This record gives sequence, C-alpha cells and structure tokens, in this order.
Amino acid sequence: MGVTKTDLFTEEQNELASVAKVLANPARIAILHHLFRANACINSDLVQELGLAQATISQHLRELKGIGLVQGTIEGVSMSYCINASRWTEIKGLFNTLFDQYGLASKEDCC
Amino acid sequence: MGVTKTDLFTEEQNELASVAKVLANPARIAILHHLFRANACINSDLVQELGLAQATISQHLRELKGIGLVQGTIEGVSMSYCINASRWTEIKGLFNTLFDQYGLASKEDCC
DNA sequence: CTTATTCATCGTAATATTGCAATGAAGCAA
DNA sequence: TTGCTTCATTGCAATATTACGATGAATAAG
Repeated sequence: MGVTKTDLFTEEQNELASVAKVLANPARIAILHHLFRANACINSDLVQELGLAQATISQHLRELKGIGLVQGTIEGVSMSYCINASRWTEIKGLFNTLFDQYGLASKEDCC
Repeated sequence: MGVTKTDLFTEEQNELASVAKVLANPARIAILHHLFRANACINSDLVQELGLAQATISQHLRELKGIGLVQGTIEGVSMSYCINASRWTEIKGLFNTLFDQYGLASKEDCC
C-alpha cells in the first residue's frame, strides 16, 4: 500500500501528522536553522551551506512552503526565503497541544 | 535514492527529524491520544478503537517503542501499553528547543 | 543578441513506508 | 492435549520519499 488511511482519524490528528512529516527530514530542519540564524532572509546559498544539490534544496523549500512555514520573495535574480512568523507560532501551538495533553492525568509510568 | 543523507547534518537535527518521523502518521498520533485518554494503560483493543488491522497497530506500536515514547508490559495474555513520561518530556523539550529558537532575533516577516 | 546566474520543475533510480493476510509463539481454559 | 485468545513477526503489493542530473524560464551583464 504505502498510503495512509487519513479517513479513519480526526482532522487534528491528520494535520499534526502532516506537519510532522515535513519536519521529519534533517535537511529541512537544517534549512529552518539557517533561516533563523541569518536573522535577515537568506537566499539559496543554502546550497552552499548544506551539502545537497540545488534541485534537492529547492524541493525541500517547496515542502516547507507547502505547510506555510516558509515564504519566498523574488529578489532580482535570486530568491529570498524566510520563516512565516504567524504560521510558526501556529505550528508550535499544534505540537504544544499534543505535548500538554499528557501529564494532566497520570504523572507516573504505569507499566 | 530514497535514503536520507544524515551525515551532512548535526546529531540534534537528525534526532529531531527521526522523532518527527515517528509522529508523522495519524495512526500513531491517534494511538498516543488513546494512551493518555485512558489514564490507566490500555492494551490493544486499540485494534477495536482505531479501524486498522492488528498487524498494523502492532507495527505502529513498535515504532513508538523504538523512540522510547511508549512502553509495554505483559499483562497475562495481553499487553499493557503506556507512555514513558520522562521520554515524553524529553521529546517535548526537543521540539520546544526548535520552536523557541525562532522569535528571539526577528519578530516580523521579512519577505 | 549572447551569455551567465539563479532557481523551479521534470524524470528517474534507489530506498522507505504503509497496511494487510498469513503464520507463529505464548498463555490460559476445558 | 485441544482449542481459543492475544500479540509479534514475516512477506508482500502499492505507494511515497529522497536525491540528483537535465532542462527550461527569468533576470541581469556584456
């Protein structure tokens, strides 16, 4: 198969899973790190920084744009990418909702 | 290819990515939801709750155990699963480290 | 116009993931 | 023992993902 049965789960569960899927690659995490390390927006000399081919970086950026985490604007001949702050906060909240759900009821390992 | 080039990235980036990969499936999110909704430990009538085959649930539980998020003990003929509280906190911290890194430098969208 | 640079997209090969039926191991009941 | 239940594991088919080279569009320089 290889296809996830999204129809069995809630919208929240599916959204969290699909956002996690975008984060589930070290290259994309590294791109995010570079984007907020350079507090100005960096264009794709990400290709220089990370050791991946230009096509690969471009593909990862597309996925990050796909969930709205990253934005890009044309800067003459090159592209300027940056993090979408509001979406960042939103996604942070998504994970916090998951992580804070546990710890309210039981505090001890039960098995 | 289909293989991730982990050698290009830091250990932290790789760990975060591999934890995110485990969360990147709605069935596994749903399993976690069930595990802390039943504040006692539930055995695998998860098969009843979710609409997936027993083999599929078992495989997902194995991946959750793989990153230490979930523990299981034998309860007679059945299995009792629960969340590992300390690992849970640890992983929560992993994500918070990522999410809190941004927002310190720039507050505005820059492009 | 010609050339170079920057990036996105397409096509492809290698692998990974997902979900399931079938099988097997282990415990318990009769 | 025989049968029943509960899980884990194996083996498979159908996708999905990852990374790359090649190509093409767009802009700027000469």
